[in-house]
Amino acid sequence: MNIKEASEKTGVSSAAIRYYEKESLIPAIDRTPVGNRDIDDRIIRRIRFVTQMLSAGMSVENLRRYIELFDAQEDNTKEQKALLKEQLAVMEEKRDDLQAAIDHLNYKLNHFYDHMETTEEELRSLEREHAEKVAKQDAATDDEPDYHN
Amino acid sequence: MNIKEASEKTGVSSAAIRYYEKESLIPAIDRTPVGNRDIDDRIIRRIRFVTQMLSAGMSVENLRRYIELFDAQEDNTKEQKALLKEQLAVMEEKRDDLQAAIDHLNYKLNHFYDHMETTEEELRSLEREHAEKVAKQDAATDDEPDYHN
DNA sequence: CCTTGCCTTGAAGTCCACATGAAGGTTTAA
DNA sequence: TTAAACCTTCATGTGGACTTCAAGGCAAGG
Repeated sequence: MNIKEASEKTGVSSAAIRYYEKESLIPAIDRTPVGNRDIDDRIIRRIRFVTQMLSAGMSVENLRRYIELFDAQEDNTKEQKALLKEQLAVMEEKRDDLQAAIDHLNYKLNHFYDHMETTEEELRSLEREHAEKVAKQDAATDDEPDYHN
Repeated sequence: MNIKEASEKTGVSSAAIRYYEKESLIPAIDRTPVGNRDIDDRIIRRIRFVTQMLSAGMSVENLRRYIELFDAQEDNTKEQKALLKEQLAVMEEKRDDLQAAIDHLNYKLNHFYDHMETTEEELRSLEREHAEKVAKQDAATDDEPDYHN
């Protein structure tokens, strides 16, 4: 498939795909005899993975470091795991911040004060609702003991 | 409190606080007789709200639109709710993308393949794990019937 | 043969959320 | 009184993730 079809399939612009290849976020793409990119499903999956990570807040530089480790021949298992765990922590924090903002907006939507300022009462209420949610989630994940190793 | 103290309290740089005021993301700040900003807790809360929304992926422009509506005297309740819901949808999608990426990384960490490509088996496994999680979450939130109105 | 429509590379431009620098004012402390 | 350590405004610079531009190649249709 040519780059335009790949672009349509992934929702990523042709220029962005070339940029990802240049930045080594995806592997070097095979070429047709005249030099055009010939993109297969393996590349499509990598493009999707890249957009997922980028939209999740990972920088191009960090994503490249991460990918380099995985593509390396040497057995970097320890380093890889460390990097993975580091990135995981960053992303989980980001997700939690996001969830807090979502809770905040949901609170606004449900209680709907006259103006948007966060009052002390509101903060306390948010904390209570958050604590309840966390308690529930913890209970729900207690039977997945080694998921976060 | 002066801008440096406010900066230390919020973790937001002085330059960024001035930028937020200029962009009307926070209200006009009171000045001391010599013209220095005198920041109170109401401003601190607004700064925290702004950083939360920005880090959640809302643009300065959208955040300003949102805040303008809330600061307006007129009763914009409908528009406000619509805007809130719109933003909420964006953030929830972002959170879900983030969660998918986290699941992906957790999978790597637990099963640890030689390289990072997502194979068909891996995708199926991820989907199974995700389906289980969703089922659990749904069960856990079923007793909060009107939270998402 | 020439237009249409795809592609290539490399360089330069854009947008956003600030960061940094210049030039100056005020207060405290030696 | 002069230096340090804050502050102000206004203007310009920066980094990241692309986008757009310029200049050209290849293949098919009329």
